[in-house]
Amino acid sequence: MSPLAEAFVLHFGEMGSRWGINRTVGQIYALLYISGRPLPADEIAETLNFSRSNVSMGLKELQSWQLVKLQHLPGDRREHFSTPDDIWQIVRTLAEQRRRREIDPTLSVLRDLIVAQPSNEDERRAQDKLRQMHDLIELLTGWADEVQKLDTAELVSLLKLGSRVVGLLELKHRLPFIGQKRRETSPPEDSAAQI
Amino acid sequence: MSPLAEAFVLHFGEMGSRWGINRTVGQIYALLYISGRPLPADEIAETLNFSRSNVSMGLKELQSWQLVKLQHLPGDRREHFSTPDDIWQIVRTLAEQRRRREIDPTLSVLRDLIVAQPSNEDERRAQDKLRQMHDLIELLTGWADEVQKLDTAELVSLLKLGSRVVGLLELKHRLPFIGQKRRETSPPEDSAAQI
DNA sequence: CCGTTCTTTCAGAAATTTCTGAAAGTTCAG
DNA sequence: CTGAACTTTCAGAAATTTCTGAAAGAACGG
Repeated sequence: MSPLAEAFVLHFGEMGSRWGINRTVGQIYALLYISGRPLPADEIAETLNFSRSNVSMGLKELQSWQLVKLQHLPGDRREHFSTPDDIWQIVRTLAEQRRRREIDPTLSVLRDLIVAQPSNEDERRAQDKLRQMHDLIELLTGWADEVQKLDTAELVSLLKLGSRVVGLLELKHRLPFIGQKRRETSPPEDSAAQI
Repeated sequence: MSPLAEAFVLHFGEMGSRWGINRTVGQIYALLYISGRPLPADEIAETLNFSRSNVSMGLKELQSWQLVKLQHLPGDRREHFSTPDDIWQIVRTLAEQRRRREIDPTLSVLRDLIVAQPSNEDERRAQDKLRQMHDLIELLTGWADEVQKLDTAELVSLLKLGSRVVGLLELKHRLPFIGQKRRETSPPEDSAAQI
């Protein structure tokens, strides 16, 4: 492994462990990403100096997150693993999986606690705080859902626009039709150009 | 502690550990949040059944993240800790801190690796993948920076709008002035209403 | 200045997580 | 079928993280 790849793999492993992913799994993923070609488990084990069984565990974990693809290369019986070529796809998968595993269960817990009958003033106030958290998470995930639907080019434009989109927001209040779903028809170019 | 608060604290502790925060620290934070009043360390220790020293460690950690505020209550020598009342403030702090501790160092590593002279075709290709990751992270954090500047009301509008903002985006290409910073003057109401 | 109350530090214990080798399981070419 | 090549499982070893009690340190009222 080139020093470049090695530095990346090591850093990624450290970062993984700060985000609740174990170092080994992080390194395996980083290696697959940087290699850019499908690798068999034994090659991963050799490169990273992990036991073959450790790599097997790590790949199993990554598969359960749907972060790696398993494939067979012609003339080789071994299973090969790779990451998507498109890094945006990786981000989408990560977001989707974290949501399914952590956000949704949390929302469910919060909802259960919020609907319970409060038995005193203190509980009523506590429920109010839970409701605030629930609403915030729901707002964020609702937004994330919407954004997931966009194709990459649209998403990038949106991100580049950043907070300047707020300027558009003011406009929206005077242009009610824009706020509706995603309209099928555009207003005639010329009339728009009048503004 | 009410069963409601307890359920929340326990869940939050579990979630914390999936996000690289230790369970104890997660529980302490959850307790402070749900209590909604400043608590002294010994009361936290008693409520959560942790040793006093463990709580001290946890609070130190939370302080280093700037997630809790230390304050003194009149007539009590003990230090009391609390979370911000505004949950959006909590989100902002979290985003800011994670960025400072994890994102920025990662960008720095990626940049270092990208500028190095590739010694062969494989390294050149690897650098390209690193550049893709770098650009993606930079785009996302740049967006986050912009969004951090918004006040909560603006941010909420933006989130509620979700992907429908893309409709506005198309419009933007025909309304170049909107894309500039944040304009000082609005176009006349009437002409906008024509569309 | 005490002495009391409160807080922090830290070495080692306890708990948890990660990792490994050995063995069992699976697949497939011949 | 058979056996070689490959993969998974899992019990326990190793490493890491978390947690505690004891002791030291700091703050403060009197």
